[in-house]
Amino acid sequence: MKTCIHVHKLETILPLTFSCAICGMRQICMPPFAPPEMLEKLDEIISLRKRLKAGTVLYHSGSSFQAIYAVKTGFFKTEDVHEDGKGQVTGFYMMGETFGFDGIDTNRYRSTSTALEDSEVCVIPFGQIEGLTNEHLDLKHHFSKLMSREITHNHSVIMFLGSMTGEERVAAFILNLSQRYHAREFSRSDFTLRMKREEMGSYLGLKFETISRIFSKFQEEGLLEVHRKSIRILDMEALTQKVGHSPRHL
Amino acid sequence: MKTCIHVHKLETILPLTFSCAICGMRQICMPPFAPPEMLEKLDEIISLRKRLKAGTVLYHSGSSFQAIYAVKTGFFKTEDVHEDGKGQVTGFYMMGETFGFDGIDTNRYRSTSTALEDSEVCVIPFGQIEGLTNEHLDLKHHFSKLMSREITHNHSVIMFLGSMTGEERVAAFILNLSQRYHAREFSRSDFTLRMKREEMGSYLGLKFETISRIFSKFQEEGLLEVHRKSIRILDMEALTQKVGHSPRHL
DNA sequence: CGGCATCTTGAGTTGGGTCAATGGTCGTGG
DNA sequence: CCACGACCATTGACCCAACTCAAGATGCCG
Repeated sequence: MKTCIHVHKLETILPLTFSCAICGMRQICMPPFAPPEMLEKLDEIISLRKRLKAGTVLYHSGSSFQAIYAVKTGFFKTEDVHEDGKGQVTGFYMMGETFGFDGIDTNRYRSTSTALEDSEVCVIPFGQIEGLTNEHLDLKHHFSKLMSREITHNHSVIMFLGSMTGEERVAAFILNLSQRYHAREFSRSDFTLRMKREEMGSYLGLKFETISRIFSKFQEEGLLEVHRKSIRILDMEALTQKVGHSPRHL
Repeated sequence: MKTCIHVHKLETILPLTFSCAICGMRQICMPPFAPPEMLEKLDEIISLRKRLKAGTVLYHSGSSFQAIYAVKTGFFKTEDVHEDGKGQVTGFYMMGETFGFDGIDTNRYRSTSTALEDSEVCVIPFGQIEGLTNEHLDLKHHFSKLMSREITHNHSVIMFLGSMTGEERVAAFILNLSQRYHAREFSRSDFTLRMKREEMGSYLGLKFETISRIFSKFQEEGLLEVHRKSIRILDMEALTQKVGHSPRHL
């Protein structure tokens, strides 16, 4: 497997109501029928790798848009920055997922992207890819789909923030991570949170204390085992229930 | 002006912190340098119009994706539907704005789109447009930009829902509508809400009673004059303040 | 071993939701 | 033209989920 983008079989079908809520469907997996010569050109274009230490910024909000990035290893967050105050986390990206589309519009990134652990990304120079899409309509369409996915994903997050309680959000978030890890052939029940409570809270529209409390509650109820950043899902079924039926049923 | 898509000068520069928060930047306005022959072909492709009575559905969630739509006259909402319960409004679209991008990914619309008043849309058959973009790179890039905008717009809404109080949301929403009307050379201080309280609330992540209360409060404070669906902004400055500085400052 | 960042837990407050009653507005049909 | 009824908006009383402030606890790294 020569480049990071040939990550097949990631088109996971997520099982739940909320499946699209914060689904991890941002993969750049190529369709299986992609012609080899295109993949080869892709390989050329996407030859550059970039290593980042934990905590390092990949691109800053407002900086010139050059490339889209696909995570090869590691973990990233993107956050939009409010002028007056702090920012808000808009996404988490793990191995095989792509981000940076928000820069296309204005030629500047709107968000800031930070590595949450030592990471490596594939640099996908947007200009060159755009060129390649002229010859390969499949590829063009594929990129449209990637962007469309980002849009529907965002719609889901919006619904999510607009209508779910704290517990539902946390449950959905954990299940989503579980899905994404599982799709990458890691354990679906044991994994490590890469972000801190505060970042998770920012993403979910909750304060970090609230996240902490909800984790404790889930633990009391026997759904999870949480210790700092390590998560073990004990009762997948019950956790799923939490999401599906919302107490104030909207 | 032959087709609805030649709506120039809509690239409004929004003035505030929240400007991108729920900016109306979804216009399909063509760049001024677009070659005439391309515009002509566009005209051919986008020759179909569709009239809808208030309350009529343009496309249903799950139905086959054929086209993107640009609002010629009238007003639309899009809403994502939760399986178990009700949906959530994900966007409002007025004259000159485009929607329907969420269908590209799966070839089915994820949202349902409804006319909120008697309306007319331009039908933009996606397949044909995609074909045209093969010859006209400008156009292709333009569509990428439109989608990118939708993404950044969504990010803003996410930030919005995740971090602002009810009053801030309503203030931002009203100012946003004001902007969008103004950009279309309507009054920026007097306009009519096309959606009902409930739809507005759904979009803003608030109950309709809360919307109502906040309107009343703003009225007491002399910021607005609200009567049912008619809005008059009395103190633009103060309304702007409401948005900028959030009481719990995140 | 200490210093620092992160996480947990507690106590008190509040923004917004829920439920319920009332009031306006508009369209329809007698 | 008015009266009815459906729909939408306003307002009040009460409640609870999540926030704030604050104090410890835990683990990490030099």
